[in-house]
Amino acid sequence: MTNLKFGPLLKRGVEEIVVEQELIKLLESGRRLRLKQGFDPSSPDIHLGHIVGLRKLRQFQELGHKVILVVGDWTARIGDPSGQSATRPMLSPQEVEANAQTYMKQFFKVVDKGKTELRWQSEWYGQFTLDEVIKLTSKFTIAQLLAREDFNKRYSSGNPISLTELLYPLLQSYDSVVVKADVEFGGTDQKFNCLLGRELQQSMGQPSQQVFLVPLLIGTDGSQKMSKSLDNHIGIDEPPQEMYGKVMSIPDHLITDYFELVTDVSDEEIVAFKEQLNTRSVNPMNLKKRLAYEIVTQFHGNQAAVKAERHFTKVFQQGEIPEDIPKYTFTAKHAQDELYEVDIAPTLLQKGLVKSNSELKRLLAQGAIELNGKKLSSNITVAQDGDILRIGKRCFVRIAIK
RNA sequence: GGAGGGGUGCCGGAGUGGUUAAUCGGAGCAGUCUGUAAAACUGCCGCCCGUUGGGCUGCGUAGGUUCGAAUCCUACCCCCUCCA
Repeated sequence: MTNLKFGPLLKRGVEEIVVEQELIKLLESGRRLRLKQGFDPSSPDIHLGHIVGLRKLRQFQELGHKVILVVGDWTARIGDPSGQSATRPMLSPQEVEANAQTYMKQFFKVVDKGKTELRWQSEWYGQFTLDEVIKLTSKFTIAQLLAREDFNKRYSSGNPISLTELLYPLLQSYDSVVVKADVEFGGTDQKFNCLLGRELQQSMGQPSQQVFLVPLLIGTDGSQKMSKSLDNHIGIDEPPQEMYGKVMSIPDHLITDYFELVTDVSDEEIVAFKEQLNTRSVNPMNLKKRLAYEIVTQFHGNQAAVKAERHFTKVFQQGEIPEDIPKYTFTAKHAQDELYEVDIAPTLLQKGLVKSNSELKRLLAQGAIELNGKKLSSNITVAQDGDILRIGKRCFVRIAIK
């Protein structure tokens, strides 16, 4: 039974709360809660998938609670073992520092910096002695760790698990002890680690933290969780047009999830959207345009969103030429009046618009290259200053003859 | 210390002497279509050139056998599992 007062806070965009009643008690106590959120500065970019949790943090902050951001400069070295077992290269302290800065810049686009306490793991792990490592490891058993699904899978299917990976959940748990977390936030894939934190806190004489798990956002491919390594992500630092376009490319069935998890659009409206989609009384594209607009506005402001929308309509719906086109210089071979014979290959290669000569040939063969709207069949062509070259569906170049 | 398994293109994963630039799936790209950069369908997907063709590089590394090797041999490097 959810307390009415905290209904939306504890319901929308929430997968699971352990233990919900305990959390409600904490909220009702009027105490300023310490909300722990950890991140590994191994890959610094925040995408929409992360936003789900960050928005929750923000909501808690608005009720006066405090976020403790734990920079996992030590766990980053191990790499979160969830998912693949690829061993990551060790990061240098400089890289970690740079990544952390990039991350935080993005983090504070959503979370209120003034109500956040920043902690680095190195504050405590920097001085950690073997003695303490032994004490920490003695609190856990192998069986306990093998209870974690991905460890279990890997173990029983004969795949390797390194000792350091096993250590990962322990470090994360101990963070909770150090920062005296009341609540730990994470995606559902963090459940095990967070629960372990509860046990460690208890065995070290602290009240157990509550665990607040948000759903994993499905990526633009429509099937797997959003993640940078799967390349199905929408980064919050991406330029407005890119962001808008990527949102438009999500499969239709994700539309309402996205509204629910990463926008402020009201529940009532979302219910209406669902109804409209079910009865096919709305073109999904229009809902997606609204979604894209909401999302771009959140990170780039209203103006940029309007502009991105216009760009989309113009270029992709009406097949017109966009407003801002980069100008590149092409070298002419022969000139006759205002017409020049030009080989477009060198410039395109040099600017990286085309990966290789072979690729250019392929694109030409596939009719993917247009000059002023006319398909080209050869990289040698006749052009004029100011002509527009289109490569594929997204890339436009204005020609400057030299 | 012992026994065994394995390293293939962006990823996964076939292939155990020639017809293999390497089956297949995913990702990516392009085209068609469309109400969208959705879906669907088709094609492309190492590099280079004189492109219905030709050349080069390529299956952990280095050699070797052979007319011919990802496939066989030798050495080396790396990874994993099991027993102790």
